[in-house]
Amino acid sequence: MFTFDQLAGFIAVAEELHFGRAAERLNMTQPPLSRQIQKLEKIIGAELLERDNRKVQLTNAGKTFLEEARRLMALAERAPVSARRIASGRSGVLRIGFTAASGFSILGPLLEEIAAIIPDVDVDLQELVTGDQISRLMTGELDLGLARPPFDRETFDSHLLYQEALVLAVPAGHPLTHLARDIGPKDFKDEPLIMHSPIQARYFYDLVVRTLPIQHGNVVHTVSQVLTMVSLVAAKRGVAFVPHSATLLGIKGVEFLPLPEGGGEQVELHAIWSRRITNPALSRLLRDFEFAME
Amino acid sequence: MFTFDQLAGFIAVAEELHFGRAAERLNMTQPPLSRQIQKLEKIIGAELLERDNRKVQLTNAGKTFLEEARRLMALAERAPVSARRIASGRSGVLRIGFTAASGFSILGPLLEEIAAIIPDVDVDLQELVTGDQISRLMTGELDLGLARPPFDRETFDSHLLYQEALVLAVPAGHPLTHLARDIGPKDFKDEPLIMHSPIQARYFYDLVVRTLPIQHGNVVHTVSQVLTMVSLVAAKRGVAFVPHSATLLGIKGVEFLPLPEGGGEQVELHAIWSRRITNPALSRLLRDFEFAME
DNA sequence: ATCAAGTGATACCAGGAAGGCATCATGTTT
DNA sequence: AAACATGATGCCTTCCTGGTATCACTTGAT
Repeated sequence: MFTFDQLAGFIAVAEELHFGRAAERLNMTQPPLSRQIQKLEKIIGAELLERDNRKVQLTNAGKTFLEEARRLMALAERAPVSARRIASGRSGVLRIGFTAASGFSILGPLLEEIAAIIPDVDVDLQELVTGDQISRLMTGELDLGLARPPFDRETFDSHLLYQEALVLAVPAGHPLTHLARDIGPKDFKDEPLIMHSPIQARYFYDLVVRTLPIQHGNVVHTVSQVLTMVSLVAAKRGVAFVPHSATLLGIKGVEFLPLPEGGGEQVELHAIWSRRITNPALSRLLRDFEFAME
Repeated sequence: MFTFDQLAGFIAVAEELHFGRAAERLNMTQPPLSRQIQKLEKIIGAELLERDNRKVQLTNAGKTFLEEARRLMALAERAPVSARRIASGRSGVLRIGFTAASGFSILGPLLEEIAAIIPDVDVDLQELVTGDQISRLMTGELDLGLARPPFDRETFDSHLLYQEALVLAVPAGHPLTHLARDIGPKDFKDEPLIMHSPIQARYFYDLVVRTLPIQHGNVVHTVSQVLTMVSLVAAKRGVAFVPHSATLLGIKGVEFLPLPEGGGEQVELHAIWSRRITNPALSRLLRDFEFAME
């Protein structure tokens, strides 16, 4: 196999059509350059240059090999820089998981901010429930998750992104919408309830159960997606507790009622990541992100 | 600048993930290989491999550099042959990229036709996905691609070679094969589905999603090669939408069912080439080929 | 807990390749 | 014919690369 030096030598001679000047350009003397080219020609198995003791010319084979040689040199020069960029986190791929509910409010601004910090990094988005995010963060399939508690603080570092109150989603025109005062637990104790799945949406389920007296007999549907819940409310299947950002969904036929202050434990959304970071893009993001958060 | 030996060393280690075995493969001993890689990393300016005294792993930078290294080696191996061929009196080389799926049907006849038009030109074939073909067409590493939309019509001229319908591949003896009538969307709405990768096989993915109502929950595998899909179907992992030419593969244990006419948007295969042509063999081919196509 | 095995890194040495200098061979110019 | 220009060749020195032996560290078994 030939060497990059031989290629560079050949390119220089092919461009100068003069061994002496080419050697000068390469910061070497003419004799070794001559031998370099001879060796290259022997390796290729074809005459690349026609020397005439007076002038140097490219053969046809030399012309096509010159293109290949230039291409090789260009590729060889580019190859390390992309590797360097990735190693330093300025480029690469960042895989982010997010829950459906986080998409409405925080995801857009967050992505903008990420793009500002690491513009050359491709962001790969996957919608996943918290549990799936956690398992994928552990296997390294995901770099960053936008998820809800609980998660293991030993394994994961985190940053609270957002907290919001729960509101009650009711079908438009529902009697409760005409109430002059704030609604209280008694007001919906007989309402059919669309509830979070205790398995898929454990966090919401626990939060709601902890906060409010739920009559389990009232539960008419158990779902895991906020969007599904709101759609079911719009279809007058019942009422549902959803995070405040669900009001941004713009689903027709639904109204949102604030809950009494006491019943308002906040829904939290955290950015979480494994403490043993391997993706340099994430390291870089975190380093610069902490400031932006203040 | 690094050397080709270093690249070959790195590729071997990256593939074996073991210095000893890699050294054996390269017909050398392990110590110089270690130093070779160290030196390469120093030149690149980034850690490519993570050594753990027990196992070797690629870093992210290493993964991308591996691709570049393979590309460089492939280019370096091909470069001399075209020069040799020209020196030995042939008039040139035409480099054609093709997707795996296009190989079954169109490639053979096309090559015959090319041989008839430019018999003194050697054809160099490479199997590449559409995206890689496009980037190589732009760098000049490829002269002609057999690829699928989308591609930039400004940069590339093209000619529609072939279009074919999608069919549904199912395991032999599958209940759907006993259906008397044509199958419809409802028939496979509960079937586990082997889907195209939205990244690697974007064209197929978009086409299928656009054409048929896909239940994303049914997707059990995401792959990029038609052959892989058919193999998975044969292994009874699910059903898959594949182009009609896949029936020519001859994989046992798979049957192909036609889809209803309405659901049959056609899969297209184009010959594409850069508008700024430098290869004279390609110019000659295109000039005479247009007539042959009528 | 200790010992053997496996794996990558390091030390040191020998052979060879590459570059520099001097010179040659050959064709051109004056 | 003599001086010049230019690529090739001979010879020497240096540096690089690969080989052998060995180390350092981890893991798994007794």
